[in-house]
Amino acid sequence: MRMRDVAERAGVSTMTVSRALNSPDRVSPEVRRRVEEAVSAIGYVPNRLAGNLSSNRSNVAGLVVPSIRNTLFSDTIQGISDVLRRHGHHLMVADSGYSPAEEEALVTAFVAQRVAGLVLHNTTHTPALRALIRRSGVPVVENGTLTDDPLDMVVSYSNVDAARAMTLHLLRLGYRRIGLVTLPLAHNERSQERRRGYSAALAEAGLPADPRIMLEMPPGLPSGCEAIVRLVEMTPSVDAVFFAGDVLAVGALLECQRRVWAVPGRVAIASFDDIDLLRQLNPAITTVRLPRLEVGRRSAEILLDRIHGRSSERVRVDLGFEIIQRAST
Amino acid sequence: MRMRDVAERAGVSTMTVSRALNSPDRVSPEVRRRVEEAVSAIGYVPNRLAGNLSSNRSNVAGLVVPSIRNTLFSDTIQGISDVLRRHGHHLMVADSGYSPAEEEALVTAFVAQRVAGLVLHNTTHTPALRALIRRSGVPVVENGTLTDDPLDMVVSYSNVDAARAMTLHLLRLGYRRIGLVTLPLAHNERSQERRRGYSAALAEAGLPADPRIMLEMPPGLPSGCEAIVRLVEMTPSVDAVFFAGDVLAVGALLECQRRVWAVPGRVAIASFDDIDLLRQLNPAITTVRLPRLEVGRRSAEILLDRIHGRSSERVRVDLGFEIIQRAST
DNA sequence: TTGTACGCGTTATCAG
DNA sequence: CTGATAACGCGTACAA
Repeated sequence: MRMRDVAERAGVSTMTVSRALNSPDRVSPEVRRRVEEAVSAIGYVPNRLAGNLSSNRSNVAGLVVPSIRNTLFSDTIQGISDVLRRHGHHLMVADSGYSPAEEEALVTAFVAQRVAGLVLHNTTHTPALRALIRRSGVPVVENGTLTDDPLDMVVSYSNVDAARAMTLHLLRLGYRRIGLVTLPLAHNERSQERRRGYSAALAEAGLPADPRIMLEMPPGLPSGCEAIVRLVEMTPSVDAVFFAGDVLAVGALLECQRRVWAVPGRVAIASFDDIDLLRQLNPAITTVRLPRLEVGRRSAEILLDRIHGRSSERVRVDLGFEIIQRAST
Repeated sequence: MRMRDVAERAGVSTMTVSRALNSPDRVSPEVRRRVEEAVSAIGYVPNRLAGNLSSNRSNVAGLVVPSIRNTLFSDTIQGISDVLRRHGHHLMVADSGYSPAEEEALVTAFVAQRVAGLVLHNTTHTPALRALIRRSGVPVVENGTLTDDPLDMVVSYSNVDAARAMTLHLLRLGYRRIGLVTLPLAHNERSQERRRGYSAALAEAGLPADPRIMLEMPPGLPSGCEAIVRLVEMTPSVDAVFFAGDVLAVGALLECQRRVWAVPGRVAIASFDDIDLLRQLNPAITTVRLPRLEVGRRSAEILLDRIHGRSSERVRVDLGFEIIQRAST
């Protein structure tokens, strides 16, 4: 079923079919009707591969996230996907497993597919990746953090500011010995920046940053359980813990309930990223609300602006965050 | 940067470059070396669009899920994505919002991109979609449930059997008045089938299915809270509730804790799908473990088999399930 | 408003 | 083992 078959059935040239489909205004109503009739009669579905090759355009964007399984990225993916589809584009999704080398391989594959644009969650890249992006000229939006050295465009919030704000919030509430739990810092600039924000806040308050109460834990609920126990038992003076990633805070709270440690009486708990569950637990957990869906939407929007030549700036969008004070602190 | 540029630099024809890249064995070592040198010298990235058009093949598969945001699909997406990438393929993901009409539009778009294969989560489709699949001949794997009327191939578990097994399990434990909470039945054959399984188990036990204790609720934690309250307060004889979807059971358990209703003393709680959280709560929640990651992997594998012509059967894979008995029942 | 000729970048085919 | 030639299915540019 090629365009040619439609053309023959409608008694016109393929060029007219192409126009009837892509810019119906530029074709007479009569011809348009005949083409539409022929299309549905033979069930013609255009070949976008051929179209894209010929027009040297593409209606597909690529996305690389560190982990598809991680719930945190779902909202962003949804935001990107929604906006793209509203504009007739599609999304190819891939998973780097937090590896810059894998990211490079994936982006190379996307460039080979001649995607119209890229969204990358990570902001630390291999030199080869940076070179490839420069040579190929694909528009790129980075998402993970408001990096100082963007490849191109950035849409995010500041992990440093958010972690600093939460730490200052805890200090303002009167907590003095605040532990920090992050995901492993290697290959994860979000965790690194959150730690920087935490340290900055302590410094502003004239408090020392004590490495003994700064933990790195793998993602997952059990990590949160383990972390809170280690912190409270090894350093009993800890009066609050800031869990700057994943569902660690939930695990910690559940563990406190099991051990009948009062929250926030014995130890206060704060989290990062407002997942549904935090509001439902007892006590509800104080957290930083991040604009994840909006990050996805805006990323797609500025990507489309660039793709359609409506903009050529290297935009940098800071979508901010919000501290949500709840019963756990 | 076209293949032609590489060819000129290496002093060979484009055909030789193509072979050196796609089947290195079929060119002399010397030529292979020269081509590789030229490729990296000019930073050549092949154009798969052109390649796919010419060879009439594709290295992209399409996936349609009801909701990207819903965590439940993440494992499956990961499984598909992993296997595809190991074989040099990529995944385009789209979101139908539980709408058959939208699903039809998305599949049409995927067919327009000439994807090599499709994975669909839903198993109820519009007639137009079924016709399109038949005409285009794309291999399709359906995932959501072991449908009796598959488009092509199916990889799943039986929602009927799983719900029936859990209900029988509860009956065996001695519960006699078992409520059921599902997601809305419209456009969701999973929910419909789970209800069928529940009813079948009750019938086997000679118990009536009482519509007053069968609720449909929207997804989300708060739904679970509301459902358990409605069931227990309006029908006090209810001694167990089977939450056959989403995170409803978690919401219910948290609500019981708030109201100090003993679980399972006042009411037992069972869930569907073994999300991490269920094991961590207190009491841990009894549930059905579904092979979500494996569903994704196997789907990709049989799709690739078909794509590569290694198989032409209309495979039907039942990956089973497992009842996980915990403290909540 | 419609059609013709050509090219997009690659691979299949067949000849050498 | 290598190359010439002709597609693949559509859009661009220009002509009618």
